[in-house]
Amino acid sequence: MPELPEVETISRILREGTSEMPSLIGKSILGADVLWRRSVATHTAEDFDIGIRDQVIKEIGRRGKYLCLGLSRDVLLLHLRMSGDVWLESPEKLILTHYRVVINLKDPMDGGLFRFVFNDPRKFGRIWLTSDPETILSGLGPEPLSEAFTQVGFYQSLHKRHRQIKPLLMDQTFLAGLGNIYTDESLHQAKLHPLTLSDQITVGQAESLYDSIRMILKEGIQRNGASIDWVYRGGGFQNHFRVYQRTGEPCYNCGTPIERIIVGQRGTHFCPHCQILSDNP
DNA sequence: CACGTCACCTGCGTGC
DNA sequence: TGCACGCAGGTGACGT
Repeated sequence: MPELPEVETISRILREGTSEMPSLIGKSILGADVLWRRSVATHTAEDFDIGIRDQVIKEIGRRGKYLCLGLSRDVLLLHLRMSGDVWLESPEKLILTHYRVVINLKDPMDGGLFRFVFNDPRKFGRIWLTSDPETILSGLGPEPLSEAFTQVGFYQSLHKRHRQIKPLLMDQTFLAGLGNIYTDESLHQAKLHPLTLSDQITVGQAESLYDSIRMILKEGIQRNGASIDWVYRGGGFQNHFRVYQRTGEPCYNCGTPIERIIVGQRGTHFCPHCQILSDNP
């Protein structure tokens, strides 16, 4: 479940806790069980357990789609890819089939024990334990909700490239955090066809796209992200999709049936009436 | 540099 | 019921 709003929601929940579970902040790490070795990108299972042991979780944040846990000495980075999820639970619970990494925690105040679970059916997710997170994060493009991401800068970046807009928006080195859902939703709101070439986008269209991206991401965060199928997290944005997974259903603007095409190997949803491709070959 | 293709993985829904 | 197939919120390594 991993686009920017979902990772932001998970980050917030782990940082602030819920009525069910406390915050991760301040917990000390007793050790780690790596149940699927390839889930840990930087260490062998044994070295990961040794390296992470006795560190304390100091802070929790997000960069792009990466979840970032600041520890005493290192930073733990997690990328959930397609099916990853993380949560805190009681160590009394059963270990389930899709648990890939389990980190055992202790509250130094009251001695309470917890389990931090990395669950990932498809095994695409990765965890990095590193003293220098920039080696992994430095290639990422700007944060779409940051001050550093500006309308003017966005327009200029679009015109430095000659690419179809949808794959470009999903390129994490161009902009960090958009995936298939939020890209389709943003392009629909901006009334831009997913195949529009980036250097043919006008100033007005770029402004509209910039505003749409930020509005859609904020709406996703405000609804605690989207939960689809068996990858459920309690978000609600899936009930407010305007194009994503609405193939054949009427566009809310004009009633035209939403179409689905493949762009860059990904299912792509758009309104053929609202999102016209102006042809300039 | 842009783009296509495959690889990594499992599970779910559909249709025969 | 079984089984093949298409589909899935992502990315990285290739080849052209």
